[in-house]
Amino acid sequence: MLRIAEARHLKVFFGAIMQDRYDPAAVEADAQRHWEEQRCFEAVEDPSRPKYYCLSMFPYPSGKLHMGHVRNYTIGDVLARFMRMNGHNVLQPMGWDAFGLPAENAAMANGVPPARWTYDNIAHMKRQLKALGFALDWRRELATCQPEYYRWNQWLFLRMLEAGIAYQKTGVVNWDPVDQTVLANEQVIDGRGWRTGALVEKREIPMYYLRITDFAPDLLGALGEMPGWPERVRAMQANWIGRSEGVRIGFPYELGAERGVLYAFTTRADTVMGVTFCAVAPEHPLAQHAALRDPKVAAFVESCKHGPAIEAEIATQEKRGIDTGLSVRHPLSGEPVPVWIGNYVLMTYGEGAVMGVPAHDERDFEFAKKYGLRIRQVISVDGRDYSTDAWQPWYGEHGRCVNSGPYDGLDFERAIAAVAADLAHRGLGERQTTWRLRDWGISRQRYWGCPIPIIHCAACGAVPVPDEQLPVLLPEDLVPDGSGNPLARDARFLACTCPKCGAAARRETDTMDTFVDSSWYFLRYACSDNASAMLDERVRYWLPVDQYIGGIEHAILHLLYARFWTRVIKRLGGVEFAEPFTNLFTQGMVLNEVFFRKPESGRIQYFNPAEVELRRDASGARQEAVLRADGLPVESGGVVTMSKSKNNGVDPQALVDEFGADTARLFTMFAAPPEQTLEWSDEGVQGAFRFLKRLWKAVYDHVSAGAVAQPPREGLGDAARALRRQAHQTLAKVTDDVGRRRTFNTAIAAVMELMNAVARFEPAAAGDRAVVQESLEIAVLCLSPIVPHVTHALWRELGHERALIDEPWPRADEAALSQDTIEIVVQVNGKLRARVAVPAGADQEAARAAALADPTVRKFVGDAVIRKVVVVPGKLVNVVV
RNA sequence: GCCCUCGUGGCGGAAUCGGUAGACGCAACGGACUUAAAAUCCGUCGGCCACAAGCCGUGCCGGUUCGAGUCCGGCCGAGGGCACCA
Repeated sequence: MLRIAEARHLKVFFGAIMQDRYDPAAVEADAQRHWEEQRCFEAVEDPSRPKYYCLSMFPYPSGKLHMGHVRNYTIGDVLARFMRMNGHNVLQPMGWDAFGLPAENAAMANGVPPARWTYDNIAHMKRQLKALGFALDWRRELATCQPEYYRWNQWLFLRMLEAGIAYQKTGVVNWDPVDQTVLANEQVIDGRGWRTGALVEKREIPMYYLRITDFAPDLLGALGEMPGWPERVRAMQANWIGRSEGVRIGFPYELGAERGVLYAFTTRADTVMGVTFCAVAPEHPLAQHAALRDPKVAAFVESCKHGPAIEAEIATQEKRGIDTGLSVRHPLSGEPVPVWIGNYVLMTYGEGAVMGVPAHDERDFEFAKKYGLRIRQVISVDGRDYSTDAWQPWYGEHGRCVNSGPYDGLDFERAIAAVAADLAHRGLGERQTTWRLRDWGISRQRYWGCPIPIIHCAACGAVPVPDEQLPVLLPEDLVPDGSGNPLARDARFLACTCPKCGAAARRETDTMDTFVDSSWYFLRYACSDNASAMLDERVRYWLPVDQYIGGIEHAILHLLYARFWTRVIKRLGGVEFAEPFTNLFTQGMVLNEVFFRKPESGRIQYFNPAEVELRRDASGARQEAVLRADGLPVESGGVVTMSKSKNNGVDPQALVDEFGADTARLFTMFAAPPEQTLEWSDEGVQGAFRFLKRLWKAVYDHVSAGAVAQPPREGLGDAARALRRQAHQTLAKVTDDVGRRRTFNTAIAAVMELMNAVARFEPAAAGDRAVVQESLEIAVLCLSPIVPHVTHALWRELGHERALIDEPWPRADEAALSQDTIEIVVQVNGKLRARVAVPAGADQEAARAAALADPTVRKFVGDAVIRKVVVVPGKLVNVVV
């Protein structure tokens, strides 16, 4: 302990006396320099220590960090630092989801190649991440637009082709006829191209698909064994995969000399005797066949191509149909059944055809009423009366079969079993499980993405690029102009020779969906420096990811694709596990209030909340909001997600510049539990900053009074013992809140309470200052994962030579937690009436006696007979009269 | 339409396994310091009541329990996901 005193003396000697003012800029630069010089966050494989792979979803390099990033990465950083202090070998990497459409849009706007824009953004955002002090291993940084990364997309794609997991078929895209280009769904606005305003067409082109549907049963089944994932996310994925059990039913037909069977999937095979028509999708072969015979049918099929592109609009568009004039035979009754084309029938689900049972399906009912088709009741429920006048909800319920010949009287389950058996006997159907999930089309007619490694040869067709020719390099100097994919006009890129026959050939210009890039990057962090293999043995050490943190908006696509790719790699022998993320944490979004004015004519004008002043009444309630510039009122549009369009964003950089990274980190962790939405509050930021200033001052005041040599000893006074107890209670609570509950807000609140107690405590006796020293050390250690810079500085000031980053997480001292007497509350008939002090070890009888002796309790009990006394040891007594 | 969350002071939120409702912070109000402002410090802060005592109070109605913000049933409201899925 003398060493501490000496060290302090030396510091004084060299003039490095503690600043009385908290200066975040200096403190943060110093701490970051230390971590950098000591290479604190470079993770090295070490089988002797438990590993902890802590991963936050990597950002798209859009230009600068937004508040959502700050929140996401702070949560990850708190966990990484906490686990590190708890003895884990922590890996926390970072990279860039660097391909994608925004780069092409920026390129068009500025005339700069997407590569240049992307790399500039990465450089800027990397500086911002460093300024926030995240404990990242930057040696493992990767960007998905680098050939060193995307070559393995191409390599694995070729393996998938070999394994039959990747395949080619025609797919429907949104086609802009003016720009001669394919549009992403979000580029189609009200059925028109976003740039040209031209009516968008649906066009069929050859595309590559990944057979994710092969993995659907496993992707769904495994959800039941993922306790580390939020229930909500698992429910959303299950919903998306959409398993549906039913029966495939065949309707035989003859078209001239050709005999065929029209198959339809149904979950209501019990209603099969109520079929009065069949409806097929406009793209169905039978519809195509009918269109050749009848120009009116052809016109109808053509009109369906111009339907809306957005799924929500498809769902609400009017049901339309046309009779093909063809008919099929009912597989069980043999009756003829007319075939219609319906714009509500999806080619991509089931068989692209439905059996029409108007009596018991609401859509079929509506369709039949519109086109005058027969409605035949075949299900009865509780003997209720059926009428074809209007649809009633019970028509769709399960019941017993009627008017169904051999099936009459059967309930839902039995009827389906009987129908399936009869169909199987005739070779016209069987039980079938259908999935909502479709195969993943990965072809994008875009420039800024990973080239699909295929060569088109006039003689040999589509030929895979040989492994030794990988990567297929994407030229980085092209500037798209909106009229199609610039790769398709780039002779250097296009020209190649066929690997099979050696003839001149043409390179595939489609690129991969950017979701491919993000489906395996978490594996690559383990070995991002390996130039000769996609993965190596280090993956075995680090993976799977112990904790994944990201936004709920990725609950379905990204997380499902990542689970799928991991399974593919497992099947191909690359990894041994199927689930990439053991624990998933979905953080809430960052919200802010929206302020606007709506002129009588013209567009709504949005004002940033920083330009708006809130006026309050004497009780503190909001009166009105006015614009600072002119003092006139503005309207509030409520509290919503921060966005550019609503002008309600807060720039993290401005926050860091004014208050420092620690204040930004503290506020985002304190304002709300991390899973819930976080409402922005400038006053709240001030409050966080104020707390750090108070923390600094508390340490300053303590240190200025001289060094404390000895640890807290026996013989402390009541007040000192109480403070010491609270310090250790706080430590225990923070350990649980951060380590188990992940409620950083309550952990911070507990430390605030401790600091309030320290401020109230007046050291008097000899050992008192040692208790203050210990309390401050506990506060600093507890806060260090959240505000690592200021605590780094304060730890030094408290006399420690070893840097805070290397300190182990402390354990609460059981002796400090013990107390002689405890307070228990006393209820009479469940209502709080008194508090009494009892010895800590008091038994139930003693607690009961103490409660009944209390004068207030006696007053409330009065002359009544005590019927029962409930005693909760150490907590509460309830007297029931 | 189906599925999933969530409703607690003026505000963000706390109450972890059914046991003290409102921790912590913000705002507001009163005071100290200051020529003044900022910063800082002290105090008040769910409602009724002059105070105390007491009563009421966690969206609404009911239930279970000695005891319900917490569990169960029904309703109302907000948010999110899926959505012509046969």
